[in-house]
Amino acid sequence: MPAYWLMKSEPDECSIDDALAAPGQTVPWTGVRNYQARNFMWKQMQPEDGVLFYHSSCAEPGIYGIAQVTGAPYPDPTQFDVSSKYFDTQSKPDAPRWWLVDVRAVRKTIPLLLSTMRSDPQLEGLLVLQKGSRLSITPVSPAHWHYITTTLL
DNA sequence: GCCAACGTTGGC
DNA sequence: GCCAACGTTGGC
Repeated sequence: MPAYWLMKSEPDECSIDDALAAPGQTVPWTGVRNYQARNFMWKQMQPEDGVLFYHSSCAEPGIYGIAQVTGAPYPDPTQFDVSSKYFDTQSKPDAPRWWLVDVRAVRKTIPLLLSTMRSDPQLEGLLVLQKGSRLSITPVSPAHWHYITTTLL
């Protein structure tokens, strides 16, 4: 049984277009520095899990594409890179603190804006719609996934 | 730029 | 283990 996720990315850093243009249409999901989000990638994600590609911190936040998890989790290389803004002095190579998965962009979709999702009663309970939700990776129920991908996108 | 909500840190 | 202070996220 595949699981489904919503993953936020700042389009200035990596948009759905950037992901589609990457080699293999695949990008490493670097920079997650929240334990809950890390644990989803490290402990729960499986290859071929479905991903709603969400643009955050931009003019029109919302879902802009569909992607999927590829491969097994591995340590985020940016945590050991002193020149990276994600460098973590506390993390040691023999005990990495931050893990990630690779994400392959499948296709760009019509924008499904946050404002649109908020006004759709069928999406009640979607975690990204919760007040004050800041978590950059959230699980999506199969029912919500199917409704979003087959009816809204 | 503002600020509410949340996560983390560290003193006690 | 509590909780105040602080830093960050992210929509608006």
